[in-house]
Amino acid sequence: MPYDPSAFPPFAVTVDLVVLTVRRHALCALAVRRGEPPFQGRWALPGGFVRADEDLAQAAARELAEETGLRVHDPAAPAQAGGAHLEQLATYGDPERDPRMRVVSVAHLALAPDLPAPTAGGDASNARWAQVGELLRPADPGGDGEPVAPLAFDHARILADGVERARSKIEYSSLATAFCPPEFTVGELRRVYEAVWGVALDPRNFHRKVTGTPGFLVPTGGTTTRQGGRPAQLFRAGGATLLNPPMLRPEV
Amino acid sequence: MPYDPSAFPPFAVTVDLVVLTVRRHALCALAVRRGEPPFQGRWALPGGFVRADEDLAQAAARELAEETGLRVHDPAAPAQAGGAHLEQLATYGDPERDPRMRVVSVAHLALAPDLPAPTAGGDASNARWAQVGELLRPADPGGDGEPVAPLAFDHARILADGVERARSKIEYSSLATAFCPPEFTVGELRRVYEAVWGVALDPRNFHRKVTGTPGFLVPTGGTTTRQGGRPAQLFRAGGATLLNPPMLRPEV
DNA sequence: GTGTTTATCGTCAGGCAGACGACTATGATC
DNA sequence: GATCATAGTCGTCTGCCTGACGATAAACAC
Repeated sequence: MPYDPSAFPPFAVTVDLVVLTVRRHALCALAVRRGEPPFQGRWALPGGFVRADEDLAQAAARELAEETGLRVHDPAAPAQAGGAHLEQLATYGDPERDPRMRVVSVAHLALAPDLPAPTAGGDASNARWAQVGELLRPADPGGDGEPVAPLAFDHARILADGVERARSKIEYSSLATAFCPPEFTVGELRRVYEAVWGVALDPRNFHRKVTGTPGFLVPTGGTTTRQGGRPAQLFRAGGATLLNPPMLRPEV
Repeated sequence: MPYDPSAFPPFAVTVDLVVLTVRRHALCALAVRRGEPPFQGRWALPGGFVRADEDLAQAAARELAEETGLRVHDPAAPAQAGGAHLEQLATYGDPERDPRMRVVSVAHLALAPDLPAPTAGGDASNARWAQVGELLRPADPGGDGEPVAPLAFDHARILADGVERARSKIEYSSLATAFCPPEFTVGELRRVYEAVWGVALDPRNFHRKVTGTPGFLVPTGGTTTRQGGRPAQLFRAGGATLLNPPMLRPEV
């Protein structure tokens, strides 16, 4: 072949993060405002260059900690609640995706519980949680405040891919518990599913499903009334990572 | 942050291919023999550098065509039989994965029908189909011929990830038809599932499932006896890409 | 106490999968 | 040509799971 491998073109490699959480019954993603061109002033996904001695997962975990202060869970127990779940999402390498140079971005997906301090460790005015629906809205002519969309670069595409991954993955895994605090009720877990899928679920059938799946939930013995109404049992995430049979996402 | 982005470290970016097919009732992957160090003489996955003006998917499709002569299907109809399905798998960027330099490899997964010429376009002695079980065998002390394992670099890990992706994806998609010729019988499709999953399936229940799923299979009107026994109806892959409800992989 | 909210248990019908019997249509063998 | 082996196709039955939904329980607000 006439192509000379020793003259391989140099690339910059970055990690970009789709950090999802559920806030006030809505699926939200972390967005940061760009301080420099290109796309100066526009919102984007957090991310940064991979360092010379870093693995890709390490780089993603470092960026996540810098932006949110979150630690990443042991990958062997990804469903454990109370910390963040982090996994590789996909890699984006269109030659035109960054006008400055050839950048290949390895996107990662992080799922986090609702954080007390939305932007710990960063400048609050330059990082915020925004509803996924807003971030992906094509245009916002009648917006009241400053529009957060469209995102810079190809980040709308990356975010959409991350959201779709999260939506499908909570079907057949216990990953939804990554959106919950260490102890949570069945109702709180149901509201996570409802927010991520954007549908209403039957509380009785949901309760039967999650409590009937062995290893999904472990009762802690405590109860809480923080959601109002009758006291609800508290649970921790069990060891099971795969849901079999899966939780079915309602049609339409 | 003390890290200077303008001094980002340069990376080489490659695509590696997990090309799977079903040959003689066994799941096989394409392996090539390395002609240069490191790992000279060892078997590896096909792959190569991404060129300066190429998208990642383009680079993967080019490498696939160079190694197998296969064209890639329209991504909008990935299940159409008779050509190859190609999708991004994952990206591997451990700093130590290539001793020469920092290489990030964007692995892709290709599914192909059984090819008449296993290594069209390449040197036959340096490219072959090998059973996945052999390629992933930890060691082969009593091997009769030249051992094909272990693979060079981290390619065993990449191959294992690709195989797992294929195994899970045929559960809920019509991707298994990508292993089949343009026209195929229900029995041939069942043997694909059996080879990929390594299990035996009940022919009657399988037949009921695949013919009862709308849009999965379209009868062509013809029949064949190439498998012996009673003539079987021939089908093409239908437009449906997602199987709902999914094909269940037997436990154990 | 009454109403509201949320949690939890139960019932019932329909759909689907696993197990498996029965029949059909070919080629191979005697 | 009869018999056998092979593979394909159609049915039946049972058990499990889900969706729809009624009913009860236990807290808080007034």
